[in-house]
Amino acid sequence: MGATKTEHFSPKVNAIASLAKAIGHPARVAIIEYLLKVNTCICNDIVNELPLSQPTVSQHLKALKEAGLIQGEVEGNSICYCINPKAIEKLNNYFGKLSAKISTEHLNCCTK
Amino acid sequence: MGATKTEHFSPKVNAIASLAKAIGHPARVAIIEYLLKVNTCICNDIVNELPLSQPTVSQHLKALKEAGLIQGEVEGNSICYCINPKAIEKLNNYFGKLSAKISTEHLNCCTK
DNA sequence: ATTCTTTATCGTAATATTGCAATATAATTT
DNA sequence: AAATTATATTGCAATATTACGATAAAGAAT
Repeated sequence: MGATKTEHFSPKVNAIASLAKAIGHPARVAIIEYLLKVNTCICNDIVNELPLSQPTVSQHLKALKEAGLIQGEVEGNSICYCINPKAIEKLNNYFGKLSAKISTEHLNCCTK
Repeated sequence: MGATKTEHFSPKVNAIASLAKAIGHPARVAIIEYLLKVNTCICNDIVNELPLSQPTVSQHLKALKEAGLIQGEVEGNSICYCINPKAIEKLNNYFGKLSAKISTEHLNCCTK
């Protein structure tokens, strides 16, 4: 026991969970915010920006990359990381749909 | 070491991370989808719907509740759980803003 | 009152995540 | 080629999460 039973859930559900999980850490939210703010991206900037060691930041960047939320490109001796718009769009789409569903079909219980 | 350094990040960043983290598990995505689908909510339905034991489902429900994503109300001898529209709205808002920012200021690197 | 139903909690094992120091790698500069 | 710079990987300790059997709690039905 202990391991998530991903295989029992649909690919769609797993896809959303995996994106959300990647964002589910403040350091990784901060990284995304920073990439968006500077609108250009070299990892060392991020290390300086975060209250975490270089290896830890590298690890978080890896997690974001594996989830498809950011992309990295070798650029000289540093690496250019930036947001993958498609991943954010997927999340935006998903929560947009949830929101729409909720506001149209107002729930028939828990009426508080 | 091992514990997330939440205290080093802004409340806003922590709030998003905590919501995303709660959704970051397929069982919890499935729970939300189910609550939305049936548009009414008794936990036992959810247990039957998921490939997980009752205690595990209960644990996931607790996680969702603590994150503010669902609400529960005692209803006879069962509990009526349902989505908290405000939490979904927060996420929708956040990713909407990210998406908008990305599409307007197109990134000046990683141009692939 | 006893039994049934529904949900929560406890205890515990398996696994995953977080964080960092040390080290490795690889391009850049000197 | 040595030193520097930027990033990744390894190894490991601390902590958190996931899952479930057993059990508890609490209202409902008999």
